[in-house]
Amino acid sequence: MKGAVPRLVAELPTLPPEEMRDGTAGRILATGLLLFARNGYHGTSIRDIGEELGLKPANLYDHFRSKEHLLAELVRIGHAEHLRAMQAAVVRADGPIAQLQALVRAHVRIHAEYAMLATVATSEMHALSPELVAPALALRRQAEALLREVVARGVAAGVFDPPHAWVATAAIGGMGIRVSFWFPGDQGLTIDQVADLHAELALRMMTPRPGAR
Amino acid sequence: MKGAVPRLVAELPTLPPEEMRDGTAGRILATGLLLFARNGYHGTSIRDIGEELGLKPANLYDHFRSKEHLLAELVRIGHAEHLRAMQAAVVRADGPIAQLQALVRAHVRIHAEYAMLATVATSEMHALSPELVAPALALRRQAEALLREVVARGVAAGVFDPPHAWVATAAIGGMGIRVSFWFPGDQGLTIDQVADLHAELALRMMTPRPGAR
DNA sequence: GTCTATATGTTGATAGAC
DNA sequence: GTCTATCAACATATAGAC
Repeated sequence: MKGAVPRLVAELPTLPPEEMRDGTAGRILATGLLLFARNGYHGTSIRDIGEELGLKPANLYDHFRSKEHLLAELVRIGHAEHLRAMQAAVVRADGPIAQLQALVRAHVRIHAEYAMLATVATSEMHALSPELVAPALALRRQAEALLREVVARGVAAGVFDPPHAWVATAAIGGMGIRVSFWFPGDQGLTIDQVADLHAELALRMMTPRPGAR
Repeated sequence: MKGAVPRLVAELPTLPPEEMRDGTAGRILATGLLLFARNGYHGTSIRDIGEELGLKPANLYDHFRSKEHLLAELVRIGHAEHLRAMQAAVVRADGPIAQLQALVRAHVRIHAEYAMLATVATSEMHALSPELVAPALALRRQAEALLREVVARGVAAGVFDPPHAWVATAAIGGMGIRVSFWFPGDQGLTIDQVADLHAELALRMMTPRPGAR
């Protein structure tokens, strides 16, 4: 038996419109996302995916070269969408404070709006072989660099004063990643509210407490 | 192929001394931990575990009732050790500030020192059936309650002013959970340093920025 | 405690008809 | 595009000898 405690709260396999495909390929993509998010890559068989769609296992191979290629495509889409949102965020903002706010909002928004995609992209990428994971990995490094650079600029400008820039950046990334598991939760929070709250928390991390040694 | 990008940086399947077992059972426990942490529960076969130990698959069933029971034991141990550390932390500290510091330190310490155990406990618990996950789930709820109560007490006392108590608590939990994936990292940080840094970040989350609306 | 041997089901993937 | 049929490998688990 599997799935006693759900891995994530989200129930819909939302995909970015610009990455969605027509017809059966698109339905396989969405169903693979749903099942990989719930049960993991190794916990999902191509038969599971087929049954969910009323298809036979063999049909999958008319649209994707292998089960691993299906996962690779989802992982790539997730990282591409994440980087796209992060890049758009920095461009639109001026100065370290506004840029950090924008980056954290974008980071959290992606993890809330595309909770399943984000879960699969980060939690299942380790199931991929070196060749198939490479594109996503390159995108991931760029997104991380974006966040590190904004923090570094803020520190250099004397606007940010984190106790440790690298750890603070990891913490900001980590709390955002976690959102994809609990959102929407039972607090009645919208995506924008969660994004704004995390942006505020991130800014506080950059600001010394009065009276702290 | 699997494991192109490692799921976590830690390489040793450390178990709490008081939960360790003698002889073959203990070696199976440690090896199960190692492989479940690296490749996931569904990505690991009992043959993989046997081969790593120079044993035949059948031997596992002399020590554990099933593969799932082996995972359940690891998940239970992880959550038990986590709660134990959290409880010891609150007891030793006085007042919301010291208690939050102590809790976050304990939370992060567990995720750094027992990185594989923490990874398996949180990332693989969803593979367990309702009966087998129940004990760990109960422990998890207690640990979460501990953190929420300390934050609530700090807010009630006027010492903490988070933008949103529930989200801030989730964020503190999330950044700690992430530590088990990247620690020890390449920054040359000790467990104590990472723990202290996260405690400081958590306290900052509770403290309004000067001039913020 | 560990072994051999095996039962029984499921896996990812392919070939070829319609 | 979808189907049936099938393969070879692998899965978890058990029985019983040493």
